[in-house]
Amino acid sequence: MLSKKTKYGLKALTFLAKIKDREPIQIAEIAKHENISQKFLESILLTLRRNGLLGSKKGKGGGYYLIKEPEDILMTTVMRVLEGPIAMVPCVSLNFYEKCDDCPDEEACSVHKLMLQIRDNALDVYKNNTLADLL
Amino acid sequence: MLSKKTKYGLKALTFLAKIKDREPIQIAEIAKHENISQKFLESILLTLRRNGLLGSKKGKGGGYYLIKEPEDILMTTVMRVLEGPIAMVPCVSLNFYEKCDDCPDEEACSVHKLMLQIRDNALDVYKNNTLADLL
DNA sequence: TGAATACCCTATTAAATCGATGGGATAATT
DNA sequence: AATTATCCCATCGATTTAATAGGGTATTCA
Repeated sequence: MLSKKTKYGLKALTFLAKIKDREPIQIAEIAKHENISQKFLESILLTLRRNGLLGSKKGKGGGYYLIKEPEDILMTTVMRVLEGPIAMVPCVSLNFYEKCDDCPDEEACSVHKLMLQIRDNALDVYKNNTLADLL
Repeated sequence: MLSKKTKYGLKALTFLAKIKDREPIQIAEIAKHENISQKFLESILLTLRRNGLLGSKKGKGGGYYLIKEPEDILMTTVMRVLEGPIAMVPCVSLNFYEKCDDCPDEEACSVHKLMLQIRDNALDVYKNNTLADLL
């Protein structure tokens, strides 16, 4: 299942992508427009900013804004930041690889074989979609 | 993330697929060979049996065995039985469809658009793999 | 026929994760 | 200085997951 964190994060990003001149938008406005708990959205936007996807401005007239053009924001990046590993099993993960402690031979493992294909296909989709493609 | 239930279930199925003459294999033997908690595996094999993927025989010399040929067991079936919906969001699920209560327009939703592609690609993989392909 | 074997079922638990919330500190405008 | 809005910490309830325990029931074989 896709977490609400990722879902909300994607919605917020697409909302911000539609704003002209990259004018800062307040959390409250995004939350209201997308039906998201404001406090929860707050923490999501924060992690997006910490990972270089958003910029922020404090004080009056402040808010969040896109830091890059939607065409330059890959879904692989967004998904890894919000949802974590793209692979369903650590032993087929490119960025978060981890060996299974119960599995003696990775090459012979049927789960490994299947999940490798799933990862490759998911990766293809995320690589071929930028934020601009979702508008 | 792939649940251990699914992971163990897949391993058990591939183990049973290698048994000649579909001779019944005891839970304890599968658990030991695949490093799985026996009691946990017990419940997994039970659901596989209830969903027509395995047969069982009680009493001495009993155990579990494949009920169909590995070539005839699609991964779509296995995944739906063990892991549940293939889609990451209910609003793009074929077998478990559900409307998002926070999303006014499904067609305009960016999450929907992206997750639809992910589902299609995953489905393609699962459709093109039988249990025999994992051996 | 009876005892051993092995499936079948329910309930419980510990740990982890998720979604959400509250309170207050910090920074930037006016 | 006062207002405004981001920033950050800490917690909380609900749910799910993985595993365990214990006993019931059906089947087989001697």
